[in-house]
Amino acid sequence: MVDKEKFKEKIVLASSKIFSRYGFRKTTMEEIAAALRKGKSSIYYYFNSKEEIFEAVIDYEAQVLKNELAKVIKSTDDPERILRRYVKVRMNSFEKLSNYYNAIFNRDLDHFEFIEKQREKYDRMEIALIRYVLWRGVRSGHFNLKNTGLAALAVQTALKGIELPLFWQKRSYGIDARLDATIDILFYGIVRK
Amino acid sequence: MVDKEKFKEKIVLASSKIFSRYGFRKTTMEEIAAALRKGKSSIYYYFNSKEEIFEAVIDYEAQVLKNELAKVIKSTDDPERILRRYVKVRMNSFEKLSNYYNAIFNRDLDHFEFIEKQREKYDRMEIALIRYVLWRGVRSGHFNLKNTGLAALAVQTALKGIELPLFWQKRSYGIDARLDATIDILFYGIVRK
DNA sequence: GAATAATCGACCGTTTAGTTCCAAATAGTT
DNA sequence: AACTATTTGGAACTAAACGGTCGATTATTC
Repeated sequence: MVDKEKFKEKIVLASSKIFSRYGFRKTTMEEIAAALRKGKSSIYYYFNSKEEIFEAVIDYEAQVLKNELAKVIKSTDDPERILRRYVKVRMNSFEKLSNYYNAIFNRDLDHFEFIEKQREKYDRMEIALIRYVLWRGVRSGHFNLKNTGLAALAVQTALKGIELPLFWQKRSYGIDARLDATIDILFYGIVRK
Repeated sequence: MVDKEKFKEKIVLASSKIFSRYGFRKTTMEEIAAALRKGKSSIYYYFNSKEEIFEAVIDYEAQVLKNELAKVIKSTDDPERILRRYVKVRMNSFEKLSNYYNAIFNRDLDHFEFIEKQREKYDRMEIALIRYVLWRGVRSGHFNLKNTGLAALAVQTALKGIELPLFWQKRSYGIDARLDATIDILFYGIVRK
C-alpha cells in the first residue's frame, strides 16, 4: 500500500511524457502500460481510467509549476527583476509541463470538468502571486499602483496575451529577447519614474 | 491535370510534417485533410490510400537527402574533409527528414514492402557515394585502400553503427564534438600516415 | 498455506479512422 | 446557356483500435 502510491507516481511520470508528446487523445493505455513494462489491465489496478491518469498528470505538473514560481517569488531581489524572472520561469516551465499548458489553453479538452477547475485554480494562484510581488514593489517604492488586486489582474491578462502568440510560432532563438521587450512594454506603465 | 500534380506535392509537404510529428500510425487522414483545408474524402482524389501518401513522403524525403549528400560530394575540398562533412550532413538531414529516417531504421514499419525497397535503394546509393569519395581520396593520395568497393561497404557499416546509439539518446549539445571524435576513430585506420 | 496484493490475457461494446460512393459544386469548353 | 470534365465533401460502410471489465493466475506477506 506504500508501494502502491509509489507506483502511481511512476505511472504519472511516464504518462506525463507520453501525453506531452502525443496529447491526450493519441495516447493509448497500451502505450502507458508498455512504458512501465506492465500489461494494460494492470494499470487499472492503480487508476480507474485514462482520464484519471491525465488528471493526476495535470495535478503533478501544476505542483511543479507552482513550486518553481514560488521559488522565484521568495527571492530578495528587487521587485522589477523578480517580476521579470517570474515571467520567464512561467514561460519556460510551460514548455516543459506541456500537459498542464495544454489543459489550460487548449480548447480540445474543454469537455473535462476538472480542466475548468484547474484553470480557475491556476488563475487564482497566479493572481495571488503577482499581487504579492506588486505589493512588495509598491511598499519598496519601485511600483506605482493604487489597487494591487486590480493591477495583478491586469498584469495577468497582459501575460496571457503575450503568451499565446509566443507559443503558436516556432520556439526559436531570440525568444528571451522578445520576452524582455514585451515585459518592458508592460513595465514602463508600472515602474515609478 | 497540371494542377493535380501540384496539389499532390502540397499533400506530400503537409503530410511530411504531420507524419514526422506523430508517426504513420497516429496520423489520420482527417488531420492531413484538415491541414490542407479539404474534406477527408477529397484527398482520395489525389492518392489512393494513406500508405500511398506515406510512400510519396518517403520518396520525397529520400530525394532531398540525396541532393544534400550529392552537393557535399561535388565539393573540391580534400577527401578527408568531404567525408567528414558527408557524415554530418547525413546525420542532420536525418533529423529533419524523420519519416525517411524512421522508414529506414524503425522496425514498426517492417510490414510495408516499399520500405524494404527503400532501404536497399538507400544503401546502394550511399555505398556508391562513399565509394566515389574514397576513390578520389585514393587517387589523390589521401587514403590508403586496396579495394574501394569493399572499403565503402565497411565505412557504411561503421556509420550505421555510430548512428543508432547517437539517435537513441538525447540530441543534446556536444553532438558535433562526439561525431567528430567518432569519425576520427574511423579515419585513423584509413588516412595515410 | 491461507490471505492478500498485483499482474495479465481474453473479451466486450463503442468509437475511430481508412476507404468508398455519390451527389453536388465548380471550372472549362463550345 | 448548355454540356462536360474536374474537384469536392457529406454520408455510409467496415475493420481495427481502444478504453475498460473480469476472472483466473501468479507473487508476496504473515
